[in-house]
Amino acid sequence: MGNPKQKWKSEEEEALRAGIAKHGTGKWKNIQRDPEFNPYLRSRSNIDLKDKWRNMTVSAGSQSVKDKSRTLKAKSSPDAAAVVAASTPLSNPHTSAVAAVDVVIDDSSEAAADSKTAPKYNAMIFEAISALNEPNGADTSAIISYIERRQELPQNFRRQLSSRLRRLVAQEKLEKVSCLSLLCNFFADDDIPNTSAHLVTLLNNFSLI
Amino acid sequence: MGNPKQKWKSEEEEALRAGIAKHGTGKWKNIQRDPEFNPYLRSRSNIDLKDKWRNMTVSAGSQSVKDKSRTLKAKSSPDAAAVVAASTPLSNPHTSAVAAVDVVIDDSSEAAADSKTAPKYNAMIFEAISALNEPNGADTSAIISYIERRQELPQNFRRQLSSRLRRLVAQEKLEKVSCLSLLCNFFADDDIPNTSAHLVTLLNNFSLI
DNA sequence: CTGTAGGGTTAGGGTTCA
DNA sequence: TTGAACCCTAACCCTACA
Repeated sequence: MGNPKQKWKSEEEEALRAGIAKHGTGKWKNIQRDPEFNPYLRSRSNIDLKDKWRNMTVSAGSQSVKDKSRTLKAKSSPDAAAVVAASTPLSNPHTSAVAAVDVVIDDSSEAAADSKTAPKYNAMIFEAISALNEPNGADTSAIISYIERRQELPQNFRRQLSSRLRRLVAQEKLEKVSCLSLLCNFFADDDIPNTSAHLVTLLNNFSLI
Repeated sequence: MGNPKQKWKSEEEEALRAGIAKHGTGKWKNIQRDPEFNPYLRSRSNIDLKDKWRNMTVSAGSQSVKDKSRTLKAKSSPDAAAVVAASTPLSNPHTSAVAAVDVVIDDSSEAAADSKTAPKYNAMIFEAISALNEPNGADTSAIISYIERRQELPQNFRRQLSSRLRRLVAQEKLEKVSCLSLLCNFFADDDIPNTSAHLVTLLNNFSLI
């Protein structure tokens, strides 16, 4: 019970727009201090101005690609998670009692056709995962760099991606590969007796690193 | 100005550390010019070096910061912070890369104002897990009832908690006790060779169904 | 002018709340 | 779930001063 959250009034938005027209974006403190706008923005901090502008521009238009200013960029992070193709499992059917948890063993990768109707990004995600064809699934970074190689992405794509992935998992169009599924690749079902139930119940524990 | 912000890469940080070891702190221009480090720091100015070092040394210590950059809005949230050595519940050979991360826990000793301030849920979570001190980590219910014992919680806290935990795991501030960690309890560490690292990195993978 | 120290500000990711 | 409002802090800027 701390923050009442102060909705922006239209005069405030107008003052912000005018301030940006005068000082330019990125001059939040100046705008806030400017006597011309301060009366309207008295209760907003420079940071509030910046955040509000971000919201205003994000919700307006979305598909713009602009990254010409910086040549440095620096991709980096090929990631140690190169994922060796080890662990070629003897494709394990499934464990029984654990079905309650969202753990399902996966092996076949087949993107097939479809998804013409779905949003563009989802199709790209499926294509990436399918093309990467990792035995244990692709991680977020791998998906991003695959897609990036073929086309420009909005700068906040990583954020979008993770929520998109979550949604797809919820819709059961994708599955999340967990440790348990991998474990089942190393042992036959019988090798993990009732401990499997035990393991499952412990899947949601957390500890300090 | 229009620059998208260049995050420091670990090689750069390493070069900076090495440069300081050789030239001492405060010799930023010398470090930047040194042929030994220049290849890594070519895109950084001496001032960037200084600023980065300030960040690196500051974040290793305390965390309470008075926000002077905001023009108004005294939100009052003091709180001292104390760094507590994080203990590893189970000896996992492959957490080395993240072992440097410190767990910061709020020291609620002698808080006169206290309570009614903004909820610091993350700190509470760390405190709970640390206090419960379960060998295999604490589960969600245990965390909740621990915290509940010490203070009021919003009704939807259980929902919040699970997403919070997920977030902390993603940030590598907590670890999820998975099959892998338990596996290590059944077998000697050596029985699970480099696959353990492999498995850990796969926790967030996605694959087609 | 060349550099550094240190306070101030912004950009961008993360979090809370309705 | 989603979007708007708000928080955190690394990265960057500005000014004073040697």
